Amino acid sequence: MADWRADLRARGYRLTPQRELVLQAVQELDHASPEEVLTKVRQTATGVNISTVYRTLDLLEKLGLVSHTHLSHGAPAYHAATEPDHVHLVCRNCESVTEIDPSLAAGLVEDVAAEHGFHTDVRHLTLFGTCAECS
Amino acid sequence: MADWRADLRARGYRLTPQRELVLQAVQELDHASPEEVLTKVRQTATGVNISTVYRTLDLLEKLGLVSHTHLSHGAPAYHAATEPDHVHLVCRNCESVTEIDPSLAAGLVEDVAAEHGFHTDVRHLTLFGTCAECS
DNA sequence: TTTAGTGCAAATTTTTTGCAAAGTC
DNA sequence: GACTTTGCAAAAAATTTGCACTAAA
Repeated sequence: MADWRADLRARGYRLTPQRELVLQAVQELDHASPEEVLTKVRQTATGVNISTVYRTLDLLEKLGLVSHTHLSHGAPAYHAATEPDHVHLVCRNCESVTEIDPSLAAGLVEDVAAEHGFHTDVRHLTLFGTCAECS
Repeated sequence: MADWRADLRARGYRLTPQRELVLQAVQELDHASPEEVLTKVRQTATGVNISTVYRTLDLLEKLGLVSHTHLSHGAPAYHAATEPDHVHLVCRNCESVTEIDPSLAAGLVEDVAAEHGFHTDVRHLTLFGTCAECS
């Protein structure tokens, strides 16, 4: 949570109600598409525009306050950086999404760093497959 | 490669030139978006339509002949099931895509299976992060 | 001949952009 | 007051759909 507002200003951006609203919505929703964020925001405030949501999500991501993954076909899913990191398991059969501890991926992340010099962002890691119920 | 044509018919589908062309294009292109598949197909045949490409890719995926991942923001990337399995490393900075050996992920895949009963499709596994050059 | 598949054009859905007005610092 | 940011409406992508026509079996 630190002081993102100060960081925002320090980088020459301005603190607007829209930005606070969008960030708050992402934090409350967990795995929300831009459209869902808009809906959430509009429960509190009126007149916020979809293009502002897109622009704000981009900005918040640049600031490291939110990140996104592709969980389903199509719409990206945003989540707040304040949540504990986790890896996603997406079942392609029943569409369920499970969050698991990222430590399971530690070995892979290390190997990839060692062998390919690649730095993995674990928050974007999603495994597609079949869940226990659908096997 | 087996005999997908026979399998196709056995399931009540028909073998059309478009289907052969789309499959061939995916096999030759490696990581192609529907739009790119269309372009490739049109180098050989004329008049194939984009909606046919979409419908065919869906069908081929259902048959297990191709699969898709989201490598970049936006368009899905299709590849043929005949290629060797591999995991993707996508650099969010320079947009480069590297293919690595899936054995690196074996540990993770096993752990996830053991602890969560989840069967991972390694072909859809993509790691986002920063590549060696961009670190 | 029967039924699936294709082309085409229009409709959707999702995201981006230009620009004047409004808001932040 | 200077310079960002927003809202709005229109543009651009990316997909999907309805339907008459064509073609595979």
